Amino acid sequence: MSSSIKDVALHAGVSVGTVSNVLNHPSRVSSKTVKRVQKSINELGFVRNDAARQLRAGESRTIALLVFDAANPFFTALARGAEDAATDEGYSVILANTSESQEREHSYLDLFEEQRVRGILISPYGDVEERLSALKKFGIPSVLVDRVSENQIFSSVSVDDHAGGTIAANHLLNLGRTRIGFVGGPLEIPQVADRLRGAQDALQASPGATLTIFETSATTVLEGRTAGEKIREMSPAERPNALFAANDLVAIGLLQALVATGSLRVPDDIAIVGYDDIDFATSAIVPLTSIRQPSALMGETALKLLREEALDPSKKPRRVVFQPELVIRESA
Amino acid sequence: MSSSIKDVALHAGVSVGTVSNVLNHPSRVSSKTVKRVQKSINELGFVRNDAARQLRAGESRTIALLVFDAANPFFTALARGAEDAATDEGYSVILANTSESQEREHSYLDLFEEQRVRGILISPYGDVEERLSALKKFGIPSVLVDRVSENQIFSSVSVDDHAGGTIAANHLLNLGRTRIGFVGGPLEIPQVADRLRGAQDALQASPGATLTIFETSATTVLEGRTAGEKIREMSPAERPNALFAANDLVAIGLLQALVATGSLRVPDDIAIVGYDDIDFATSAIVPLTSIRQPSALMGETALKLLREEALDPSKKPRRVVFQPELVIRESA
DNA sequence: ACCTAACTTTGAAACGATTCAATCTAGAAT
DNA sequence: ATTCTAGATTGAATCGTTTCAAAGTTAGGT
Repeated sequence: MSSSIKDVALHAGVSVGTVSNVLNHPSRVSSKTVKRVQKSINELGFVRNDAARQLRAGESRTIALLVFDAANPFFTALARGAEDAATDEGYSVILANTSESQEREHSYLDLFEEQRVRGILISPYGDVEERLSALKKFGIPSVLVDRVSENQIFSSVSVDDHAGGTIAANHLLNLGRTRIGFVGGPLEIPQVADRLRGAQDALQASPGATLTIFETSATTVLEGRTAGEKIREMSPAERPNALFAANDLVAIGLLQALVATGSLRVPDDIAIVGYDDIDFATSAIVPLTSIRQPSALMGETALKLLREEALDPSKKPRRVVFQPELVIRESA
Repeated sequence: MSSSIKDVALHAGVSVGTVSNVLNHPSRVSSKTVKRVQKSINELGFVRNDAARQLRAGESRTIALLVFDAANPFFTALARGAEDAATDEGYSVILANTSESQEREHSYLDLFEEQRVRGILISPYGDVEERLSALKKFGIPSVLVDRVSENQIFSSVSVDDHAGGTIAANHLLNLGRTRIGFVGGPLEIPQVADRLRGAQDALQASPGATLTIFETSATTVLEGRTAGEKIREMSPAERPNALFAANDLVAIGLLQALVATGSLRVPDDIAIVGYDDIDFATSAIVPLTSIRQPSALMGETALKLLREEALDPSKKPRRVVFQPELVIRESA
């Protein structure tokens, strides 16, 4: 069915060692032999068995990217950046989707450990630092993306979510809004928590303003819509006149509930600020004011940090923090 | 660094064969021994080396999903369906993104071949049927998603794109539109070509109507916007009064160029129909009329077909074709 | 003609699991 | 007490590479 290096050696009339050298160190082999072996490889349709290679060589050429919501354009943009950088370095990236499930997160980490991947890029959902520490001892480095390492054990690439929250809240306050609502969740997700805290800190400075939290069970369009429906039904007096959404998906869900039904005007009745500035923000029913993160650049940077760590495991972890940026459109 | 099955055997005072049996056929081992071995496994932190396992056992537990645009929500929804089904069957899905590059498509196929994945789910970008045939001979089955096999060699899960095109065009014709534009490309992509042909066939039946093609180099938001800008500059007389976009991303780009600038009204001046009915269609600046495909179901079905094929390679390829569905919103 | 140094090539020993025929229990049946 | 049987355990062979010390080859210098 599939021919081995031995078959190639036989066919080309050389030893297996030579075939392996043609594959991995062509310079050690005379060009005449290289050519002959190449020919045999083609004629036999030989394809190197990566399992055997990895077993003996002990190192894999694939790195894993584990995110908790592959449907979020922010992550696909990030993945794209990482992939491009990986291709340049000769690595392949495989992507896995946790789907906001701790169980899946663990089982993918198990899989990657069994597969001895070269490294892991992870945007953690659950509490995995301990697990990742074990992996590191085991020889598999990881880099956190979109989240910093609590104990400074891992390199990370993130955006200053606290600053982002502050920027968003200040923008709403500057527009004269005082009853602000925060929509997103679960609040255990650090990205969400930090954005919220950033907003709360901004509110501190404005005595008259209040902040209400509308916690959702996930940061998805659907959850945003559900929250929006609840907000829509509130009495005008207690209803917020501005909303800060934990991400653009939630913001879009809010728009669907508030605007699409014609019940409220954005930004007149309620101003909305999103987060991530995904491609679709521009073309939302009301073009979305949002906080931009350099997603592709983050992916690229994460891959570079991972490579550094793979080359030298004793290297001190580095923490790269990008600054978010306010993009003003029509929703606020 | 990492302990092997031999270390475990030593630690537990049994033979390597027994440890392997504990791992793979616990029923063959007395429960007392199982317990003792498990304990050693935990104490040593043993993790099975998948490369070695795969080398000897000859079969992998991962299946690959290769799509040409992982940023397209249609594909992420499809991936989600496939993943869920895979998890149920005990497989893991790894996702790879071709990024509309034939070169990458080939290099990922090479990678999967070297890795001897259990099977491939692919939404092909370039012409890969020959390559896939070789893989099949090699023992790696594939199932085409969102595209049918030209020569019936592969199982496939697709949607009747021709019908979808016809439905879209008929809807526009029923609205009384006569100067219809088709926006999308490259036309070599079968999905695009079929949708176009479906529209053309619908036009045949309406003598007065014309169809103009605006070919793009990719089916992305950006390309849609570029096309939209061109259309915006056309004189009212020659400008189409209806557009059929190859997918929702393109349609959203069109909306950005036509509506967001305030120059034209949708659907009054130009009606727009998209394709895929992605989540964002509902919340577009003008909620998008679109052609819906059962994306998650498609992924799930594809995985099932793949499993059938993996179990019995001689099985006749099956072709599953879903019917698309018109979802009317405001853009047309 | 002989020595040396620089290339080439060889082939056996790993890598870490699974498999399976062979051996070893221990208890049941005679 | 002996035989039988089914279940438990062993350990060597194997999967397809890479690695590396050793052996073989070539050509240049004397």
